[in-house]
Amino acid sequence: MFNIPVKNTIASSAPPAQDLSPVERLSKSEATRENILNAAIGLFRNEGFDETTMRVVASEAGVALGLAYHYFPSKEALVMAYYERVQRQHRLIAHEKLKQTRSLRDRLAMLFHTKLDILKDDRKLLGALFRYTGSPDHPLSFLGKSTVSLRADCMGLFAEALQPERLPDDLRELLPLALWALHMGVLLYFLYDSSANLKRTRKLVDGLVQLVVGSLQLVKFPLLRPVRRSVMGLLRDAELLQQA
Amino acid sequence: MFNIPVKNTIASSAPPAQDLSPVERLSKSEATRENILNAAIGLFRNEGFDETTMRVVASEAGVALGLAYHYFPSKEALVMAYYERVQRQHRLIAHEKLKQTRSLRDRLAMLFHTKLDILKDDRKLLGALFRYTGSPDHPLSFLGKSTVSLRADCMGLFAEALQPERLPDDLRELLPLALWALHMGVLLYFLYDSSANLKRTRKLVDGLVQLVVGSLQLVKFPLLRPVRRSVMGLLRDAELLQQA
DNA sequence: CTCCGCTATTGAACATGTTCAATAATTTGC
DNA sequence: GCAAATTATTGAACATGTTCAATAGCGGAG
Repeated sequence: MFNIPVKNTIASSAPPAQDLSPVERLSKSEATRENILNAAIGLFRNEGFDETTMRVVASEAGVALGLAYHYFPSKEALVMAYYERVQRQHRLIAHEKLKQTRSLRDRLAMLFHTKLDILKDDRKLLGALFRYTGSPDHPLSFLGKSTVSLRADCMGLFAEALQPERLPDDLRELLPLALWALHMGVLLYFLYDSSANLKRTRKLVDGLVQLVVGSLQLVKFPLLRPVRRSVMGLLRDAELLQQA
Repeated sequence: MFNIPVKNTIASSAPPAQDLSPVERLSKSEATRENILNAAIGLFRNEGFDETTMRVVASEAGVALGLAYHYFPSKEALVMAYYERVQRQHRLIAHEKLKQTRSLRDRLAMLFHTKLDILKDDRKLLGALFRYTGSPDHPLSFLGKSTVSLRADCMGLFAEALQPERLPDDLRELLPLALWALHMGVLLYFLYDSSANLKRTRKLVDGLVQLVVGSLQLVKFPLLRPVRRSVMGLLRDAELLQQA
């Protein structure tokens, strides 16, 4: 008869949650969700993904185990939520900086480097994202159907960086995808890079960007149009690009 | 006092294991190992990797759960053992066929297609191999230290296919790595290919091989030597190629 | 032959991701 | 306001990968 849960007296007195708009009414639930996510990210970052148990995540967030699963369908879903944050943050930063950057080379380098800035201490988190690469139907496969919007987001940034350039249509369609793929490769390289301060990855990025911009001059050359056509055809047949 | 295990009377009478060479003395243990591996592969193939429990693998192999872990450090290790078989099989087949194939294009296409032939029904197995892509230190990461030999094996086949070609040294060093990477990409594509009989993957392979052989003519062009040099430098700095 | 040490083998115990039925809290319709 | 519906929250139960101490079998040294 004593275990009757007391309606939180002190805690709830701060924001009385009286008459809030529907949007803000969601925010209590949202807050719990954020709470759990933050606890998870911190633990993953410090202890590693596999080393962190869901029980510890829940207890760190001050909630019951089951509640974590109410908000996130799986442990990996926490990492995906983290990555969605990363992507949002990247878009905000990059979108701003794109306006201030003159040359294509600088814009591309900026896109890569800012992403690395965001991720630099979170190798342990990022690694878990690759876990479902080989499972096409898993909702967390970063190549699968359910993650189109994340890819589109990233490709959108590259498209934006290419916007001011004079480019044939086919390249304008192809390049965002190619750059997204390159960017995934860089992230993978980053995961395996043990040099201090990501020195190697940074250098690789600069080299790659240089190479891309340089090759672009070549590839734009009208004489190579037929080659581009056959590449585009190949990718369309493979459904890696939309049908024309 | 009644549970004394009886020394197998019937079973052991078949091969009396009398005087076998040390090599063949291993074979009893080897047989158990193969037994477990075969059971696992069959179950993975039919039921899927996640759907198959280690308990079922053990019982299908007629051994105790613990014994599976005596021979294989983890569930995924079973998949890696499977892939080692695949690689060995591929080498045997491909090595033979390489002798009979005249053009580079046919040799490359053969390498890709025979690999697909071996793997065609084993998507569910292959998918699990990608699970540790993002974990550099995991022994089963197919990009990690412990799997060099598997990669070297595959690259060796590509090197063999390139052997008869007239090629500048830098390309001879670069191409096996590049083709290995391409081949990993094709495997990934294959995992996501839902077309009947891998039609799409097959077509992609043919297109890619065509493209590779075509570009090779261009890239060999002495005028492009400096471009190649800068690419090689980039890859060496990134330690994706051995230091010169 | 007998003891010793090594390998093979067992199965119970453990850790942890996940599920789920039950309870509390809150919102909504009247 | 109150009842009903909806949502948030709990924690015990479950499933399964993994570990480990104990046992059995076997091959060789003496």
